[in-house]
Amino acid sequence: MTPASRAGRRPGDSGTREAILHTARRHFADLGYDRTTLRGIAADAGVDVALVSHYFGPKQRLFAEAAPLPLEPEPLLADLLEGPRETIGHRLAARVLSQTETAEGQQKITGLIRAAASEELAARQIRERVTEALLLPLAEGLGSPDARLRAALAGSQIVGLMMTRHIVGVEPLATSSAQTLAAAIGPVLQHYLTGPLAGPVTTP
Amino acid sequence: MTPASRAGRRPGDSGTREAILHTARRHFADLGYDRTTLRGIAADAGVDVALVSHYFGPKQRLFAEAAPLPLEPEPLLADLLEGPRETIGHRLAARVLSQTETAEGQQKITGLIRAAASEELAARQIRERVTEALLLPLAEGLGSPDARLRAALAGSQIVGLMMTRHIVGVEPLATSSAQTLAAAIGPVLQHYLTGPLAGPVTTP
DNA sequence: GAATGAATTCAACGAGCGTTGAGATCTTTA
DNA sequence: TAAAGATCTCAACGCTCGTTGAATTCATTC
Repeated sequence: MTPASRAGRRPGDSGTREAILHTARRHFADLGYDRTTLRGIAADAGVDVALVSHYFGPKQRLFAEAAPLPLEPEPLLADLLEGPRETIGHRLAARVLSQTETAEGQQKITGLIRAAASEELAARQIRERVTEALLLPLAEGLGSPDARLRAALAGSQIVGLMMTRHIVGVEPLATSSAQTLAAAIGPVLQHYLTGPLAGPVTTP
Repeated sequence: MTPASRAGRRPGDSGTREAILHTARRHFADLGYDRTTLRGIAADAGVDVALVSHYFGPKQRLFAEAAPLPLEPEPLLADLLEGPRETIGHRLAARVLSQTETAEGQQKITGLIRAAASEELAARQIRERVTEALLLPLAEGLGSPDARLRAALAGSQIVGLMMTRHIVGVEPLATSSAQTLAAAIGPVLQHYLTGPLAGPVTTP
C-alpha cells in the first residue's frame, strides 16, 4: 500500500493458490477427508506437494478453507420466509434438488456429507455452520415454539435423501428425476415445518 | 468329522476370533472404515496384529464379516406387514428408534452409515444387502406399483435422522427422546409407504 | 543492475499403515 | 509319549502419508 517501502515480487499473481483450492474442493467432495491426500491434490493441480502445505498449512486448515456451505444461506432463507407459508416445503425441496442437477452442486453436497461422516472435527464445524446459518434463522422465521426441532427434522430428510441417492446409490432414488423427488419430499418438508408435529400428516 | 483321521488341536477353543470380531465391530462403528486400523483392533483385543490378518485376511474381508445389518430383517418385516396397514409407519419408526436406545444398537447403525460414506465397496455391499433384505421385501409387501420408491424414501428419512442425530449431532435431534422422534417421523414414514406420493401429506 | 522476497521445487524426515513369513507355544489325538 | 496342527507372537517388508527446511527461480522495486 505505501508507495515506497516494500520491494520484491507482489503476491497474488499466478492464481496457483486458487487452483489448488479448487482442486482440493473436488478431491474432498469425491473422496472424503481421509482419502484425500495433499499429494493427490498437488499432482492434480500440477504443483509440488510442499506448495500446498506452504499456502494452507496443515490439512485440516485446507479442509476448512475448501469446504464451504453447499448453498448460499441468505437468498435461500429470503425466498423461503418471504413466500407463502403453505408452499415453503415445496420451495425448499425444489431449491435443494435443483442444486443437485449440476455436477458441481452435487459434489459440494456429497463432499460435505462424506466429510461429516468421517471427520469428527469436520462434523462439528459443519454442524455449527449449518445450524447457525440455516437451521436457526429458518426456525426463527417460522416462529413456532418447537421450530428448531422442525427445522432439524426437515434437514434430516434432506441429508438422508442426498446420502441414499448420491452416496449409497439406492434405487430408484439414484435415477429418479429431481422433479419426481421434489414432489415426493416437498409435502414432507411442508409437514415438518408447518404441520402438526406429533400428529398425523394432514394438509388440506 | 472322521473319527480317526486327523490329529492336532481342534479349532474353536479360545474365543479369540470372536473377541477380535467384536472389537472390530466397535472400531468400525466408532471410527469408520479408513480410521479403523488392524493394529488398533489388535491392541484393544489384547492380541498381536498378525493374528487379525491370520484369521480374517485382508481388511476388507474383516469389514465384510464385522458389519452385519443393524437389525434382523425377517422379524421386522413380519411385524410391519402383518399388522394393520394404517399404523405401519409408526411401527417402523418405533422399531428403528428403539434400536438406538442401546449403545450397541446405535453403534451398528452409525458404523454402517460411516462405512457407506467412506468406502465405495462398503457402500455397494450395504446398498445391495439393505435393498435385497429390507427394501424389496417391504415394497413387495406393500403391493403398490411405486412401492420401491416408497420404501426407498422411507429409508432415506431413517438414514437422514440417524446421520444428523448420531453422527453429526444436530440439536435438538441429538438430545430428543426416541419417543419424541418416533412420534415425529412416524407419520412421515406412514405417508411415504401408504399416502398419496406426489400430493399433499394427508391422513384422516 | 543489484537487492528483495514471494513463488516454487527438491529431498528427506518420521510415523503409521496393511501384510507376510518364520518360528514358538500348547492342546489334542494317535 | 510322539506326532500334528491350530493358535499366537516377533520381526520385518514396502508403501504412503503429512510435514519441514533448504535451495532455486523470477518478477518487482530501488
